Amino acid sequence: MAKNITKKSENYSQWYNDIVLNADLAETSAVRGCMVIKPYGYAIWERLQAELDKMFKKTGHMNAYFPLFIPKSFFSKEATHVDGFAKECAIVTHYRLKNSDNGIVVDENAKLEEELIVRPTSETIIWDTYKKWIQSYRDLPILVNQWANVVRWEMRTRLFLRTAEFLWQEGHTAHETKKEAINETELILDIYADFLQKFMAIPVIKGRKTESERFAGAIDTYCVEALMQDGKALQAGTSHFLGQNFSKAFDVKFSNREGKLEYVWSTSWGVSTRLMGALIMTHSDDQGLVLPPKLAPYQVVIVPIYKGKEEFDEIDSFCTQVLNDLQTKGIRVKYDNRDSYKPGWKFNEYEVKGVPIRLSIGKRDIEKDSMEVFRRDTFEKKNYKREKLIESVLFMLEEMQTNLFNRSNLFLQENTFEVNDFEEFKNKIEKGGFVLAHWDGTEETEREIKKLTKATIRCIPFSEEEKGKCIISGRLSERKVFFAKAY
RNA sequence: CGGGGUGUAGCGUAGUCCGGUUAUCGCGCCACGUUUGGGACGUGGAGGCCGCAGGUUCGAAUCCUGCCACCCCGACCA
Repeated sequence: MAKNITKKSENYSQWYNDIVLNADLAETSAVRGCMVIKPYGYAIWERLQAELDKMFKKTGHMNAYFPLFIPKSFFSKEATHVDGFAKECAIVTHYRLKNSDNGIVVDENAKLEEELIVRPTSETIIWDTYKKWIQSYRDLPILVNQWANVVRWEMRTRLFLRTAEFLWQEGHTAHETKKEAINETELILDIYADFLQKFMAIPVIKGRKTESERFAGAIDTYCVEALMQDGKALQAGTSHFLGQNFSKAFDVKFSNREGKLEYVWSTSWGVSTRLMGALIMTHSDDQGLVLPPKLAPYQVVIVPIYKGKEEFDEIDSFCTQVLNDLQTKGIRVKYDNRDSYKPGWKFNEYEVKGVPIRLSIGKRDIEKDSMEVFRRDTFEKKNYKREKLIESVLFMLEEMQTNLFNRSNLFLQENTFEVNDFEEFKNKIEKGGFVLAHWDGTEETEREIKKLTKATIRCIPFSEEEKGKCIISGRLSERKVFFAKAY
């Protein structure tokens, strides 16, 4: 079984690549650092998208679309923001090609007067636009999200986890007051945490980023962090309180209720195709991908087992009825009636692709009016009577969703450690997982710890203050923070 | 962007040091037949600018130079 997948214990990153390729999620493309997301992988992304989109809309957000290109001058208006992204921008300088003796070349006569930056994120173009939309407090809040692609010219890429081009959603909101903007930042963080836990079955820790890990241009960055099976942390989503940084940079003022001009308060927030990486590395095993039922493009696959055409016809009509019954209940089902592959081959195929439940139906089953039900997360096989099927499948899907969350939550708990001295800290970090420890709040200490252990501060939890001594400097610390080696 | 490694059919590879018939093998693919309850078997067949561009040589997958891509390890990042 799973003959093309490297064992997780042998080589974790090879295992990850093998899953992505064998489950048919994505592949590398002819363009350096960019991936092709294949139909099955994209179907999972669409599930993610659909659920998140619902959650955004339920909280009053609407989708819009802003341009891919950003004039270079816009980009340089917010100083910290430029610094953060300058090193990884793709730049459009010309708009025409021509034929020459060396084949097709850039037409030097078609140089753009102002270069265009391929968006690494859209704050600048959006704030330039919001300037036109906002005059009064009556125009606020603006609660906009966009689903888009962005480009960050990464040197070292990995499918889904870090690619030069990636898909994401970016929310950009404008508010009357600081309080309201902070509330929005928190609301979104809660949505992200909820989504990850309830739909993706990925437990997360919530917190604030330190200054050095903060988004370029933000006052405060909140994040949800997840723990992968190799003990490394992965930032799964971020929500930024931008204060008045962008409204000042783009001169976006509004008349407040007292008739005075004031700069707008804002937020931005996003999750990306990186979530696909989180999904894979949280649940999958040596047999392949494991999908939580709520995100599986197919929750159930039906595999017919037969000898010869006659037997097939009989089984086919039984399977089709089962298919219809399940679909009527809103279950996503695939009936694989291809004759070109044998049942064993199909079993393997759907295990690698992480389909939660497999039904196999043959002559024996029809005679007993039952079928074999296989569960991907536990590898359990059971026989169910047909009249019990729908009920059982619905129950099993629920149970799997819960089981996957509980399993990864247990892993998170078992790999989160509290330590009080640096020796123990090094020890735990070396083994992987989150380590809660006192930190004096300075950037020097943070850098020092990173240099010595490769661990970074993943987040400062929202917990109550609990004074103590920094594990490395011995200076006063207000609370323990989460450290980990990270993706 | 630094250090290391690898590019041979769709995929995985032998051959490369030490140049010399028609480039090896497995999987996959196509046709036909037998099969079908955990990755079927037989017979026949198709498929290669040996990563790309130059060079050395009577002769290059093999030697030299440059470039490109991918993988691993660092710095940077969602």
